Amino acid sequence: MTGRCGLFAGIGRGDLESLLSCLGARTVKIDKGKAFIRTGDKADRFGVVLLGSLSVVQYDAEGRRTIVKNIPESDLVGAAQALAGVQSFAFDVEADEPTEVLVMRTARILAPCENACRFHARLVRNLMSSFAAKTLELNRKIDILSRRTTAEKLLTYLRGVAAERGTREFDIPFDRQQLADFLCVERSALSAEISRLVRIGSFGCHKNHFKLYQGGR
Amino acid sequence: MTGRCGLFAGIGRGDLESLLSCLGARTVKIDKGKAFIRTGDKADRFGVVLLGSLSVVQYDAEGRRTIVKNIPESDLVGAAQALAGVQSFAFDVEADEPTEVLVMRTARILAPCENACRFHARLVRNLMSSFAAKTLELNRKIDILSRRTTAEKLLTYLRGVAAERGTREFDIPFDRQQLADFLCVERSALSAEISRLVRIGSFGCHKNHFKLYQGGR
DNA sequence: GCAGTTCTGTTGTTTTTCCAACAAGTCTGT
DNA sequence: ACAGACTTGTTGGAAAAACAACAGAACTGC
Repeated sequence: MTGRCGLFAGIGRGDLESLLSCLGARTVKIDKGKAFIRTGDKADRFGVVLLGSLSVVQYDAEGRRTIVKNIPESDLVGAAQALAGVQSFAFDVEADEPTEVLVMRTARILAPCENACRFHARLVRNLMSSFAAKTLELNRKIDILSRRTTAEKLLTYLRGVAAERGTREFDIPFDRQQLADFLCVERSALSAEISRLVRIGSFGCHKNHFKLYQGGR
Repeated sequence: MTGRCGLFAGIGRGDLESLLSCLGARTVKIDKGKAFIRTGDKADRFGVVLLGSLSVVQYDAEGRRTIVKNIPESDLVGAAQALAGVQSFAFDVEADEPTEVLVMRTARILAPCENACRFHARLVRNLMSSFAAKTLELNRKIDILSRRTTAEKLLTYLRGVAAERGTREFDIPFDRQQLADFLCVERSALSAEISRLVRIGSFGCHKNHFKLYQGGR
């Protein structure tokens, strides 16, 4: 159940149970549309999505709802806030579908474990790795978003994918609208830029298959 | 020396020495302009800036140098890459001035400590907190950069500062050029937008002192 | 007080993006 | 094969940002 969640990597099935009881972890079920976290809730706990998915949403002064991001299965919820020592949450988290979340109190994570539970330390290391990976991912996104033009954002993204995959030719996991959303630009403007860049020979593109040319300019 | 560095919070002076020897940490001195990390270096270690400061730089195909970011005293260098399991660094890090860095191998951090060094666990917790805080900071920046217009970027930033300080009136730590760089927009366009927003009554502004008005629109 | 420098706001022009609308292409279920 | 839904590229006009150039204000060292 807590299967491919990196958080518990290196911790055996049997040990997991004692760890969870040591942490006082509880599983909560959230009906579709219901809130798991509300703005102002004390940030003294966080969760792992065991089943289903959540959305981080914000309501502005006029009550309009904006989806900040989605949290898929096996991702963490509120962990950055809780573990960075933020007082209270500044957003709501609602279930997209019937969802189960494993909830842990940060105090139990951070307190030196009296039982000398040896998997406790491993959990913290896993959390650290997870945040380190997140930091890299966010840095890459900032690198993209800090470019001034759509073309530069796109090229920065494509070069990053090429570097990651170690090849100049690859598929991307987005359709046009998703790519536009990811790059924070207009879909139609993105399409136009792709056409232009193909025309001037920056890269070849068929659907979501790209082939960067020499230098990638 | 390793004074107000959050990494060693909660670890006493005496314990620190044994911890550092347990970790095999070494202090290295880097002359101004010299590299601490080069592209392609194995990412099996990271550092803490004890004295001085560094710049993360990237060289493009034509050898042009771009400063990606600065790393001030007591910040971490290369930690996200090293602890997220990245193979090799994809950037150079050079000293802005004569600089001292405390270098640690990640293997020593991640390996269960044979000496049962009890401060080892604390160090990992500190690293985790540090990454969690970084995650929040980067998320906030992405929130700003994902806005389409200069005005929205600015207002998002200002509202964030107001929320953080708990007051609608505050100073910001940037001059105009620095603020423009932070928001990734043109300085003159930013100045123009500030004038316009003051004119329509979104906020008052004198130099780097801002006062958000009702609703902050 | 003054010269030189830096910071900031303003303006006009060029470039880019946004937005809306539409047409061609693709996919899906029947 | 067909209708309908969705995706993608294209285009034209409106809005915004980038860019360059400049002028006044603030600050600096002398």
